[in-house]
Amino acid sequence: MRCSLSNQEQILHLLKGLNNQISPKFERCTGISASRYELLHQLYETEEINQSTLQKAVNIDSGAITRHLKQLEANGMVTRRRNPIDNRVIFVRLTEEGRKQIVGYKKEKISFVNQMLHDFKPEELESLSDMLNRMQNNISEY
Amino acid sequence: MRCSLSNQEQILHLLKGLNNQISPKFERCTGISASRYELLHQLYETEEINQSTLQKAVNIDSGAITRHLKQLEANGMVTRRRNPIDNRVIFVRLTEEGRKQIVGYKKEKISFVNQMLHDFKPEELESLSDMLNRMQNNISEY
DNA sequence: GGTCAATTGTTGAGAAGTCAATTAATAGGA
DNA sequence: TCCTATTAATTGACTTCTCAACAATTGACC
Repeated sequence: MRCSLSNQEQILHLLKGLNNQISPKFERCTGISASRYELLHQLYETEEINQSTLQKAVNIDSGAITRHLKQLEANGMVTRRRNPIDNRVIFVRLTEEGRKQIVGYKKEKISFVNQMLHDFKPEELESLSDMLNRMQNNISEY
Repeated sequence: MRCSLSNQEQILHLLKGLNNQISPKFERCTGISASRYELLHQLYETEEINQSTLQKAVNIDSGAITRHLKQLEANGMVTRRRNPIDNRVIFVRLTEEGRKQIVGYKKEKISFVNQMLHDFKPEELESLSDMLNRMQNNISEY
C-alpha cells in the first residue's frame, strides 16, 4: 500500500473522510441529523434562547439556523416569538412535545457515540478533544 | 460556562464544528476545495486510474466523483477515456496543465495544514491519526 | 431629534455530499 | 449459448452547509 503522505498531511483527509461517514450514519441510527440534534440539545438545556447565541453554540451559519428552526417549528418541536423589548431578536424554546421526543433521540445518540468510541480510554478522549479544540483555534483567524 | 456534556458526547460536536470550519477556510487559503484537491492529489501520484478506485481512495460517493471529474475535465485539468478492454471503466489522468497547477496547490495546502497543526508534537499526530482511524472502523459496519 | 453604524434574522445562489434508480458492459453458471 | 448477477459510471432528488445581499430594528452621538 503506497502512502506518500506525511502524518500531518493526511490528518485533513482522515477528518474529512470520517465526517462524511458519520453524518449519514448518525442519522440512520438516531433518526435525526446531527445538526438538528445538536440544536435540540441546546434548547433542551435552557428555557428560552435567541438564535444568535444558539448559532454560536452550535457552530453553524445563521442562515442554516433559520432554516432548521423553521422546519422544527413546522414539525411542532419548537416555538418562536419575538423579544418584546428588542424586536430584532427571536426567542426559541422547545414545545412539550419536543421535550418529550428529544429524550429518545438522546438515548440513540449516546449509543451511537458509545459504539464509535467503544475502545477509547478516558485519557484518549481527553487528548482527542483537546487536539480538536487546538486545531479549531489554530485556524480560527482565517 | 455550562457544560453538561461528557467528553465522549462532545467529541461529535467538536468533529462536526471543526469540519464545518475547515472546508471554507481551506478553500479560501488554497484556492481549491479540499475534495477537489484530494482528487487531484491522487491523480498526481499515478499515471492513470479508474474512477472506482479513485472513489475508494478519496472516500466520497461515486456520484460526487463523477461530477467532480466532469468539472475538472471541463477546466482542462484531467482527461478521461474508456478502458478499451472493459468498456465499463473510465481511466482518468492529469493533463500536463493539471500536473503543473497542482504543484502550486500543494504548497498552499501544506502551509494551511502547518498552521492548523503548528503546535502538535509528532506523537500527537500519530495518536490523532490512529484515533481517527479507529473511529472510522468502529462505525464502518453501520 | 436625525443620521450613521451595528446587530438580528431572512433569503437566494452555489457547492458538496448521500441515496436510489438507471444504463451499459462483463462474468459466470445451467 | 443464454440468462442472470455483478460492476462501473451516470443522473435526479434531496439535504446541509457557506457566503453575500437585504430588511428591520436598535444604539450612539452630534
